[in-house]
Order: sequence, then structure tokens, then C-alpha cells
Amino acid sequence: MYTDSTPAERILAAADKLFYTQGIRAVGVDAVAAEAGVSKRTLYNHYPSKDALIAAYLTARFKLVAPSDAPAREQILGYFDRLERILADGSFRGCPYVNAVVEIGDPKHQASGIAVQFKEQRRLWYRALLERIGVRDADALATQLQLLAEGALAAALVRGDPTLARSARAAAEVLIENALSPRRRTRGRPYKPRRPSSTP
Amino acid sequence: MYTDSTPAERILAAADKLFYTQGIRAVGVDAVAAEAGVSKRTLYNHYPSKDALIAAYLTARFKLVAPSDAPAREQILGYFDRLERILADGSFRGCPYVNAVVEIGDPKHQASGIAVQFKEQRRLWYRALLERIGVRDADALATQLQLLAEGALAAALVRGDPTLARSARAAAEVLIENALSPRRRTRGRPYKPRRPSSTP
DNA sequence: CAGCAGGTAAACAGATCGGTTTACCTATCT
DNA sequence: AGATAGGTAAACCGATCTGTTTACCTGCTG
Repeated sequence: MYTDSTPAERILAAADKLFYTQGIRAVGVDAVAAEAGVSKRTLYNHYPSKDALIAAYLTARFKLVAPSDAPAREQILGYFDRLERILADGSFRGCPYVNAVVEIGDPKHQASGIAVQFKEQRRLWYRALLERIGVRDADALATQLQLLAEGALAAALVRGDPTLARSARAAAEVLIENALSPRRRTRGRPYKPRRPSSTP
Repeated sequence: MYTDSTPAERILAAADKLFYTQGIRAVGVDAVAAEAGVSKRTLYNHYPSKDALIAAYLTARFKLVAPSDAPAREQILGYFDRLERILADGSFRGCPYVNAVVEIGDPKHQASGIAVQFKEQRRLWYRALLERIGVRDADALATQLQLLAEGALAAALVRGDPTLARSARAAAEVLIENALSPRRRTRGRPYKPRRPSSTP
């Protein structure tokens, strides 16, 4: 398995597959070595510890969104479309960074730092595109769009429903639209007398 | 510790504390028994297996949102305010249901079903309130608000930033507002068939 | 050809896990 | 008083985990 590549590459590919699909704690180094078709000794020659292998696994997942010259708004919404396909994939098992933080527990672990870096990098990707669209407060909106995507990942993991990406996309459209249109109303909105609460 | 209560209660309280703050897989049954001030034999008398204890732990966390006769909109936004306090708490460690699904991995495990039930129950709570407000498509909006809350939990776990709850709340306000106001025509922005973009 | 870097296979060490068993103890109820 | 239910404490079992070690093998390269 994973022939035609260096041992280090095969080990990393095996770790990626097993760590993601089965969980970091559920997979032992023996299983990674076996999947890579490599002896345990060789694995420890390339990665001094399982923690180092975990860090390498997370760093290798650190892929930038492919740059595109499509309209910024389309790029953002296209990301949510891609998300739906990711959620529908049978091997989807949540966000690898969130999972790593959950599984490892220790916030001092290197994995947590890598996760934070990844999330911030992606947030800046949103923000740059939103600035090109010319929305109000691109920074705050970037955070909100990321919350939607993050929520879709977590919720789809629990529910197994890929269409949640479409819900997130629809919400993202509303938020972007709102940040484009002229301010409509001040925050403290007048109190509307509510109906008698007798009937739920 | 946990005196003045039955053994079963003490065991459950200990499991809740340890499972949530340190993770399900990181905590052994010996640790739970010790924390509960109970022998391992007694623990297994009350819960036949660790899996059963996990299920009991998740079920016990199954708390309804306290019913209130405050205006529905206030209740929803108040929930996001409470969320910020939860995220700011030093012992916050993410959503216990998502964490359990991630840590256990197996979708056939009882814990997954409990998690799904909890999420759906909460979604229905949103939906009932939204219907009282009289928004368009309360069902879809309930899902979206839940995505925001879920995203805030996951993002705050990796970033450690409680103000993400405020970002989620602001987004929720916009979405609710949008679902209340009469349909707006998109300003000269005709629908364009979306084109899938490439890799993450 | 000699040497060596880097590989395999497998045993090993020490720890921890879920779960069981043994032996003993103590409060309560008829 | 004596049986019983339910508790403690601790040893034990077999499996599994990370990481190390031993012994051997193989393909380059000077």
C-alpha cells in the first residue's frame, strides 16, 4: 500500500487516513505503521513520537483554498457548496482540527496551536474576499461566516445530514446581503406588544 | 467528596465532572470511582459498563431550557448571552454531545443517538419560539440559529474566545430580522448559477 | 569487496485500560 | 440474634498502548 513514494510520505498518508477516519486516540502507531507498509522502527525514525506524527498530520491538512479570480461573493458561496459535498462524503468525520483538540484535551499541546492557526488563516480568507465585495465590517462578518461553516461541520457530524451546508449557505447569503444594503434600522428596536401568551 | 447523596448520584456527578473536563477516553473507571469516593465494585453494581455510564452521563446533561414567558425574541437572544458566559467559564470544553461523538467515533454507539435527540430537541425549542414571533420558515431559521450556536461552541473551544457568542448573537439578530421584514428584492443582483470551485 | 545507511520482523518493557473476583466489613430488619 | 443487602479494598486478568531493543537483511557506493 502507498507504494511508489518515500517511507515518510507513506507514513503521513497512512496517518492522515487512519487518524481522520477513526480518530487520533483510537489509532495506535502499530496500525499506522502497518497501513503504511512500514516497520514501527522506521516510523519512529521519521517521527520521534506519536505527538510529532499528530502535529505533522494536522500541518499536512493545512491546505489553502485554491486561489480563484471568480467574483468574491461566488467564491464564498461556492465554498459552502463544496462543503455540502464534503459532508455527503461517506468518510466525513468532522473537522480534523476540532476533533484533534477534543481528542487530545490538553490546550498546551502543539495540536491546539496548529488548529488556531488554521482557523485564523481561513477566517482571513473570508475577510479578504468580503473586503473585495465592499461589505460593512468585513472582519466581523468573516467571523460569522466561519461560525456558520463550523456549525455545519459539527452538526452534520452528529446528524449525518449534508444538507446542513445548504442551510449555512442560505444564512451566509442573508448576512452578506445585510452587510451590503444601507443601514436600515438602529439596534434598539421598538418593543412590540406581544399577544397574550395563553396559547403556545 | 459528594457526600450527602446516594452512591449512584455521586458516581454520576463524578462522571459528569471528569468526562466533561478531561474527556471520555482520557478518564478511566477507576478515576471516576475514586472521584465519587466509591469502590470500583460499587460503580459496576450501578452501571454495568463504562458505555452505560457514558450514556447516563449524556442523558443527565439533557437539560431543557428553563421555560420562560419572556418575549420569544428575547428568549432566543438571551440564550446567546448565556452562551457567552458558558464560553467564558474556565471549565468550558466544548459541547459534550459533539465531544462524545468525536471521542467514541462509532456512529452505532448509543451516545450518538442521544446526541441526535438532544440537538433535535433544542432545534425544536428554537422553532417553537420563532413560530411565536411569526417569522417566515421558522423551521429553516431554527436550523440556522442552531448552526450559529454550534459554531460558536466549536470555534470557542479551539480559540478560547468567549466573545464569539456575541458574533453569533449579532448574526442571529440579522437572520431573525430578515425573516420578519417583507421580502426584499435583491438589488440588481440577479441569480447566477453557481459554479463549483476546486479543492479546499 | 568492505562498509554502512536504512530497512524488516519481532520480542520486550512498563504503563493503563475495562472488567472480575475474592475476602471482609457493617448497618438494618424481622 | 442472625440473615441479608450492599459497601470497601485490593489483587488479578487479558488486552492494548507508546516506545525501545535486538538481530538480521539488502542495496548502494567508495
